[in-house]
Amino acid sequence: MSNNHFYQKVYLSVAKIPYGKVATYGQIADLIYEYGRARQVGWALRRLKLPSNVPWHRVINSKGLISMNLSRNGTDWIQKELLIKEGVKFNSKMKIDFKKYSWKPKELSFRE
DNA sequence: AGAATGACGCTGA
DNA sequence: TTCAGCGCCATTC
Repeated sequence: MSNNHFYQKVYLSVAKIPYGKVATYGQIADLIYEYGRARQVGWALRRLKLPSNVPWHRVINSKGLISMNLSRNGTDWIQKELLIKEGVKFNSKMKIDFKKYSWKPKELSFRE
Protein backbone atom coordinates (compact mmCIF):
# COMPACT_ATOMS: atom_id res chain seq x y z
CA MET A 1 0.00 0.00 0.00
CA SER A 2 1.45 3.35 -0.97
CA ASN A 3 1.47 6.28 1.34
CA ASN A 4 -0.66 8.25 -1.04
CA HIS A 5 -3.25 5.57 -0.69
CA PHE A 6 -3.04 5.84 3.07
CA TYR A 7 -3.48 9.60 2.90
CA GLN A 8 -6.47 9.29 0.61
CA LYS A 9 -8.14 6.95 3.04
CA VAL A 10 -7.51 9.39 5.85
CA TYR A 11 -9.07 12.25 3.88
CA LEU A 12 -12.10 10.20 2.92
CA SER A 13 -12.68 9.20 6.51
CA VAL A 14 -12.22 12.68 7.88
CA ALA A 15 -14.64 13.95 5.26
CA LYS A 16 -17.32 11.82 6.91
CA ILE A 17 -17.14 13.57 10.26
CA PRO A 18 -20.40 15.51 10.53
CA TYR A 19 -20.57 19.27 11.01
CA GLY A 20 -20.26 20.13 14.69
CA LYS A 21 -18.72 16.80 15.67
CA VAL A 22 -15.13 15.73 16.35
CA ALA A 23 -13.09 12.56 16.03
CA THR A 24 -9.64 11.61 17.31
CA TYR A 25 -6.54 10.74 15.33
CA GLY A 26 -6.64 7.22 16.71
CA GLN A 27 -10.26 6.84 15.79
CA ILE A 28 -9.54 7.71 12.17
CA ALA A 29 -6.60 5.30 12.07
CA ASP A 30 -8.81 2.59 13.48
CA LEU A 31 -11.55 3.25 10.93
CA ILE A 32 -9.29 2.60 8.00
CA TYR A 33 -7.84 -0.58 9.47
CA GLU A 34 -4.61 1.04 10.43
CA TYR A 35 -4.84 0.71 14.17
CA GLY A 36 -1.81 2.20 15.88
CA ARG A 37 -0.98 4.70 13.18
CA ALA A 38 -2.51 7.76 14.76
CA ARG A 39 0.70 9.69 14.21
CA GLN A 40 0.49 9.13 10.50
CA VAL A 41 -3.04 10.49 10.51
CA GLY A 42 -1.57 13.65 11.96
CA TRP A 43 1.00 13.72 9.18
CA ALA A 44 -1.69 13.32 6.57
CA LEU A 45 -3.61 16.31 7.92
CA ARG A 46 -0.47 18.38 8.21
CA ARG A 47 0.07 17.76 4.53
CA LEU A 48 -3.15 19.52 3.52
CA LYS A 49 -2.94 22.90 1.92
CA LEU A 50 -5.33 25.35 3.45
CA PRO A 51 -8.03 26.17 2.95
CA SER A 52 -9.10 22.63 2.33
CA ASN A 53 -12.38 20.92 1.58
CA VAL A 54 -11.34 18.25 4.10
CA PRO A 55 -12.71 19.12 7.56
CA TRP A 56 -9.32 18.62 9.22
CA HIS A 57 -10.31 20.83 12.13
CA ARG A 58 -12.72 18.16 13.40
CA VAL A 59 -9.82 15.90 14.36
CA ILE A 60 -8.43 16.31 17.87
CA ASN A 61 -6.35 14.17 20.21
CA SER A 62 -7.60 11.54 22.61
CA LYS A 63 -7.47 13.89 25.56
CA GLY A 64 -10.18 15.99 24.01
CA LEU A 65 -7.74 18.79 23.25
CA ILE A 66 -6.56 20.48 20.11
CA SER A 67 -2.93 19.51 19.62
CA MET A 68 -1.19 22.82 20.10
CA ASN A 69 2.26 23.21 18.66
CA LEU A 70 4.34 26.08 17.37
CA SER A 71 5.28 24.05 14.32
CA ARG A 72 1.68 24.25 13.21
CA ASN A 73 2.25 27.88 12.47
CA GLY A 74 -1.06 29.04 13.86
CA THR A 75 -3.26 26.42 12.28
CA ASP A 76 -4.03 25.09 15.75
CA TRP A 77 -5.69 28.37 16.66
CA ILE A 78 -7.52 28.44 13.35
CA GLN A 79 -8.76 24.97 14.25
CA LYS A 80 -10.23 26.28 17.48
CA GLU A 81 -12.02 29.10 15.71
CA LEU A 82 -13.48 26.80 13.10
CA LEU A 83 -14.83 24.47 15.78
CA ILE A 84 -16.34 27.31 17.75
CA LYS A 85 -17.99 28.49 14.56
CA GLU A 86 -19.58 25.03 14.29
CA GLY A 87 -20.95 25.29 17.80
CA VAL A 88 -18.38 23.14 19.58
CA LYS A 89 -17.79 24.35 23.14
CA PHE A 90 -14.51 24.35 25.03
CA ASN A 91 -14.25 24.25 28.80
CA SER A 92 -11.88 26.42 30.80
CA LYS A 93 -9.04 24.03 30.09
CA MET A 94 -9.60 24.15 26.32
CA LYS A 95 -11.10 20.72 26.48
CA ILE A 96 -13.94 19.43 24.31
CA ASP A 97 -16.64 17.26 25.87
CA PHE A 98 -16.60 13.97 24.01
CA LYS A 99 -19.98 13.02 25.41
CA LYS A 100 -21.53 15.89 23.49
CA TYR A 101 -19.41 16.23 20.40
CA SER A 102 -17.74 12.96 19.57
CA TRP A 103 -18.55 11.38 16.24
CA LYS A 104 -19.75 7.84 16.71
CA PRO A 105 -19.70 6.30 13.26
CA LYS A 106 -22.18 3.53 12.69
CA GLU A 107 -20.88 0.61 10.74
CA LEU A 108 -20.91 2.28 7.37
CA SER A 109 -17.91 4.46 7.87
CA PHE A 110 -15.36 4.48 5.13
CA ARG A 111 -13.58 1.18 4.69
CA GLU A 112 -12.44 -0.73 1.72
C1' DA B 1 22.45 5.44 5.91
C1' DG B 2 21.33 6.30 10.71
C1' DA B 3 19.20 9.23 13.98
C1' DA B 4 15.85 12.42 15.40
C1' DT B 5 11.28 14.15 15.22
C1' DG B 6 6.48 14.45 15.86
C1' DA B 7 -1.38 17.55 14.44
C1' DC B 8 -0.70 10.21 18.75
C1' DG B 9 -2.26 6.98 22.42
C1' DC B 10 -2.19 3.27 25.90
C1' DT B 11 -0.62 1.70 30.40
C1' DG B 12 0.84 1.90 34.98
C1' DA B 13 2.29 4.38 38.99
C1' DT C 1 -5.97 12.88 37.86
C1' DT C 2 -1.79 13.74 36.06
C1' DC C 3 2.52 12.16 34.01
C1' DA C 4 6.50 9.56 32.43
C1' DG C 5 7.55 5.71 29.65
C1' DC C 6 6.98 3.26 25.83
C1' DG C 7 5.32 1.66 21.11
C1' DC C 8 4.38 3.40 16.87
C1' DC C 9 6.38 4.68 11.86
C1' DA C 10 6.59 8.21 7.80
C1' DT C 11 9.17 12.15 7.22
C1' DT C 12 12.95 15.01 7.92
C1' DC C 13 17.65 16.12 9.28
